[in-house]
Amino acid sequence: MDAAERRERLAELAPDRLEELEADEETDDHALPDLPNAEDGEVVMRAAPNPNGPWHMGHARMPSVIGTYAERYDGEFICRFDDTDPETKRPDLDAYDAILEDIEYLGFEPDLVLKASDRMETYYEHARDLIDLGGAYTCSCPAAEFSELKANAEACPHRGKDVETIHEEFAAMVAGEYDPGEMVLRVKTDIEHKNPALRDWVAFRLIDTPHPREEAAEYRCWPMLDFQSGVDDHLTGVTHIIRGIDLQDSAKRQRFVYDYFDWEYPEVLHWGHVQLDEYNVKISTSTIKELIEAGELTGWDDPRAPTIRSLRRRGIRGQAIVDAMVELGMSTSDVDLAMSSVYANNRELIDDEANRYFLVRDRADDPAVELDVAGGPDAGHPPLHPDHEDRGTRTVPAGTVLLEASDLPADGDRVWLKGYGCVRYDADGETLEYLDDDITAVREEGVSVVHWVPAEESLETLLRTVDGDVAGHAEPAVADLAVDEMIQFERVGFVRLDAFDPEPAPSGYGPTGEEDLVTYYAHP
RNA sequence: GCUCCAGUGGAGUAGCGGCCAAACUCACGGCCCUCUCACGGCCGAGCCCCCGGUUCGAAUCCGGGCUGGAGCACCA
Repeated sequence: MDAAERRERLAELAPDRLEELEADEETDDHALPDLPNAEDGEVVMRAAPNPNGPWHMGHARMPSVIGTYAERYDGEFICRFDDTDPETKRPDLDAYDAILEDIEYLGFEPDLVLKASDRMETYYEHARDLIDLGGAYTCSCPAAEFSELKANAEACPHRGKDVETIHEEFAAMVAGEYDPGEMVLRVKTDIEHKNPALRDWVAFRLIDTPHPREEAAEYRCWPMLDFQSGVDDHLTGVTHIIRGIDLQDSAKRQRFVYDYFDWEYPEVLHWGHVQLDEYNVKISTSTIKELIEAGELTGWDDPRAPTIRSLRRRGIRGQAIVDAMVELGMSTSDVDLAMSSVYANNRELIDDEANRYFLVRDRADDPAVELDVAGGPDAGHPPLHPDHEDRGTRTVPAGTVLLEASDLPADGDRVWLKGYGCVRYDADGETLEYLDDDITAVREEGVSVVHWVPAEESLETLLRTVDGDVAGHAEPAVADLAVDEMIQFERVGFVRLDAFDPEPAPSGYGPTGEEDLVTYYAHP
């Protein structure tokens, strides 16, 4: 019995049970597993980006999954910028808005946006409370010395200080009276904890470099992520935390603080890193930033960059990215994301609306060749979309035309110019002799169908791809289209129209200023 | 070294004791459709890390390996 037969049989025997089964199948259709202890309307989650640059593809996973969960549970999505290190993870002032734009493009809107650097007094207050509870102490051990003590599960001499002294020293830290490295505030955990990563970790340290945000430029005593984020998660009512495996120990560290305050720790899920195929560039904000500064990439939206902005400029919809991210699920191991699945998602979204046009590419190893068409009509009229005849046709003037060299048949053989008719190639005369428009040549005689453009009226077009720029000639009808439109260049792929009569690129990579059109290649 | 976590076809996910000689999406190969190498349809190849144990029965439970990842920062 196969599945269909079984179902039929079950419908006869126990229709109720069948309904149940089908209902299960529908509710189980979520790509993401249910959140533990989640109730509708009660879920609060946050994305906590470090604003050090626009987002790369890996970052898309957090808002995609959180946004999807927030929608599923009718919950809340907080975006909190964890910008508490003005020095080694120095925030980029443009990145705050850039990240919010990237989230919007993915199709989500945070219910609340916070900046940790606005909340310093809150952290100080909680530090003082923690000191009162005996949960923190000021420590002037040099980092290396403490590290050694910690490795041996030995307390440092500062651990037993009285609360008064700790308050005084912490106040002096806040006032900036120490130099960086001179004094820190540690959370008193368990100096003999079997996991050395959890022993008396640093909650506040001193940084002389002013924060780039004017509002926060005067602060010198900065909280570490585990303290800041732990306090904020509780204060903002976060119920479910999702974070990377690099922060596996964070929850365990933060629990010590939560225990002192008698707070309940949120549910935590971890996941691995996302790696992308298809790109030569390493996926990290700092690497991309360096490549841009070195001129290897022209910007965050360079088609060769694995960034959200780059995919956006290529005409890939946020939804296609979100779907791919959600399909990755919640596993804790590292995952490879195949760009082809993003492309497949996007193709499904745009195929129906994208009209078809011709582009003859002109590459070094496959140049455009110019040929006269002898005889035949003045123009071809291929449809705008094969599935939508009602959209009509475009007009592609014949006469002298361009073909991609690899599309030429052998001398004396036939080829079908799509939307025009059958021609015979004469290599000596560099001509295509028009025969007829009898489609049986294609259907029954194996004549191949190729795309072509007129040599004169076509648009000089730059096609920008992940693998570099390609020159080409787009058929005249493309001139009537608008920037931002998605079209398919037949037998080439889907592209986004980026600009007509582009300015020359200052870097030398990109448009020269001679082109009529720049397009960005999305995918096949 | 110490401490955590994970291992299902090429990629991702599902299955969590018998319905699994394992399902779905993408990729790949072939065929059909087609005036596109798009869309659509059909077919195909290919997977339970290893070894023990529990059990009538294990991809599923237990133990031990192996492999991979992460933390042990005054980074996030």
